[in-house]
Amino acid sequence: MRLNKLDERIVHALAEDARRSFADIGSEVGLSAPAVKRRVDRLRAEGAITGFTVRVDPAALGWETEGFVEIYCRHKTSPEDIRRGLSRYPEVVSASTVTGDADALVQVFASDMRHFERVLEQIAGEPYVERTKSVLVLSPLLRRFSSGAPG
Amino acid sequence: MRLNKLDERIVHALAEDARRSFADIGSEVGLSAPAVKRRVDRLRAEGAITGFTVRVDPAALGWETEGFVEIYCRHKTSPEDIRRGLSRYPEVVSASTVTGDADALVQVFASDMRHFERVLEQIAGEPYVERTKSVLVLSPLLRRFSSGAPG
DNA sequence: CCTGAAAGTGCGTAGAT
DNA sequence: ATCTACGCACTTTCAGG
Repeated sequence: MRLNKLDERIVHALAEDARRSFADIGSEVGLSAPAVKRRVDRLRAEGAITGFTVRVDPAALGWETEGFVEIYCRHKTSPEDIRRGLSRYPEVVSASTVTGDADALVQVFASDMRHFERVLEQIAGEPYVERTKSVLVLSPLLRRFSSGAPG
Repeated sequence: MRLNKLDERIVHALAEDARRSFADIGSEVGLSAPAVKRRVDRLRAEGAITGFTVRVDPAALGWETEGFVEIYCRHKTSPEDIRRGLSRYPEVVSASTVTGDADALVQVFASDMRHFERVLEQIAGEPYVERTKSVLVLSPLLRRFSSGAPG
């Protein structure tokens, strides 16, 4: 699954504005509208593009408090166990297993500090969780990226 | 900047698939197509919706290596200084100032370990950076969210 | 290139303040 | 009485074949 320069430029254009017309993107990268469409279709079929979504201001949706939680797990906890456990929290927007002392790094959005604390306590109370360590986001500096699947 | 239930449902529908037609969304939430469009326009004008973007599989774009870098800054470094400095790296996809020992937490995507190491060294060499501490992502468990502005 | 569908716009109306 | 949001009808633009 390789992407050439043209594909990258198309993806880049869509990343900035997924509502731009194929013709518009085509005029930028030097292709006709149908040519762009065919490439986008191919990228979707290959899984390089997994969907289209909206960029949202968390505060406008009432998610005023953001933080990262490191999770230290008990022995014999599989990544799948962690994923299943965390997926039940709508406040968890991303999670990955990581190198280093902690087992997983989890990004959490909450409506306020009280809400964040409650989520943190719930996560810390999960059977597979030994302990947690968290930092709060003071101010977001950059957000550029969107990846993965909904759910 | 208030969002009612209807707005939330529209945003949720767009978050799952930003390419759905207004008529389609309208039939789900009980509005006509123009009514949905006007709400989306209003949400964009208010800044609740900051744009439309594409969901991408990092690996398909050649970003096989992901990591989080904690940055410890020299005194008298403003968040804006950090933002400006980091925005020059295409590999940096998100960055926030945080509580705790570190000053900022930065998410980095690189093509491979060599690339990641090079970026890490470059960031560590920035004048405002005292030292860094990084963890590598082993496997992504969840990705749900998209926010913020292109940059 | 051609057709159908969707976006976008003007207007009249109804309900809320 | 005014403001806001709706639906309908219409034109323009785009998607998809």
